[in-house]
Amino acid sequence: MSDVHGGENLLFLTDEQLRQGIEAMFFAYRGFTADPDRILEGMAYGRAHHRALHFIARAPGTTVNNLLAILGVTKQSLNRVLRTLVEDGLVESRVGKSDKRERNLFLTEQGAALERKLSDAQRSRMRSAYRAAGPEAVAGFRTVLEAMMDGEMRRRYLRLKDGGS
Amino acid sequence: MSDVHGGENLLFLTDEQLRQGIEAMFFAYRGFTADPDRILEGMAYGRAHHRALHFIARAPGTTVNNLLAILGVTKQSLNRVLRTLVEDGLVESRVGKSDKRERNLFLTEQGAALERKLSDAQRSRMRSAYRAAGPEAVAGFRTVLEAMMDGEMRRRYLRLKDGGS
DNA sequence: TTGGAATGTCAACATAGCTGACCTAGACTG
DNA sequence: CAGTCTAGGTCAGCTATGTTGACATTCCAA
Repeated sequence: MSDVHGGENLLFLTDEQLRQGIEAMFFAYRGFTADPDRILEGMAYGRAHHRALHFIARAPGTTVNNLLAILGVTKQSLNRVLRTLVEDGLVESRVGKSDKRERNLFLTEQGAALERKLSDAQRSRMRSAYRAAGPEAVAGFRTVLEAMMDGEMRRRYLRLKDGGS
Repeated sequence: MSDVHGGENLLFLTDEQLRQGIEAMFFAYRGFTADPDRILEGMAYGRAHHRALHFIARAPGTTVNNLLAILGVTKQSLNRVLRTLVEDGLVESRVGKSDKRERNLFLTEQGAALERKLSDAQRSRMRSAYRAAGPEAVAGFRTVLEAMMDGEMRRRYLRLKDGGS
């Protein structure tokens, strides 16, 4: 092992370091969701609605099945969320063109407006954190997060990332 | 602004980059909790029990109030979790020595065993991610996470980190 | 053309948050 | 010492979001 890369003391892999990473992840995720949660509270919506809006905004026309796989919940659970969003006029569900079993999902103007509001709040915190940490830290942050995903989720993430820029 | 630090193009702060960060956080958190969740499922315990065990292991003798503040839930919610853990003999609740209103919480041998099992699973994934990403990425990861926490949570996190190493 | 597979919906239930009200025991203070 | 505050526990009931099971519709292939 070289002294520079392979041979570093690996101090960052001690159990204590790993546990600090775990706790950092826990506390940071709370911050990460805090702002949208605050906006949603009292609106009869929750985090699940936010997630649905986010990914429909990200991939307009996506199907229920697709969304299911991304969110990792059962279709029954997603369906309840989707139903309220459709009833409230935030999401439009169109019968699939080629396959009529499918439903293609779109945000209405109103849905897009709420999504933007939530997204702005979350991005704003992200931006502060990124700015405070600097570009190199951000690159490291992304690298570690990608390595932490399950294989299937990583594939979905990368597909979204590359397909959506 | 200098060309080196203040004057970089700030590409990492574009909305698209920020949104990728948001999605990375979402997918990574799923991986982060997946292994303990798998162990817990079918045990009549959930993520809430895991969190309680973790922080009791981290700070043995902690009080209910303390745990409440760290976990950010109501006492009613925590109490339900704590009660089952005490009933099942995983956690011991001793009347406070100096202030008898307080309860000091400790893991029993059995509780410590389960905590270790959950913790090992979570650390193992963390270790793989850290190893794959390398020490510099890990440092950046931690920096961004700390910047993402709410002020109060960051204080708690740092207190745990510095007091507990 | 018919039977299986895929897509989505409805109903019922479990878990884990939450608020609000109220209790005991112990600590503190005028 | 009386009154008040604090730590913790409990009961009742609500909400959000997950689960499984049963079912309808649609598509496709034998």
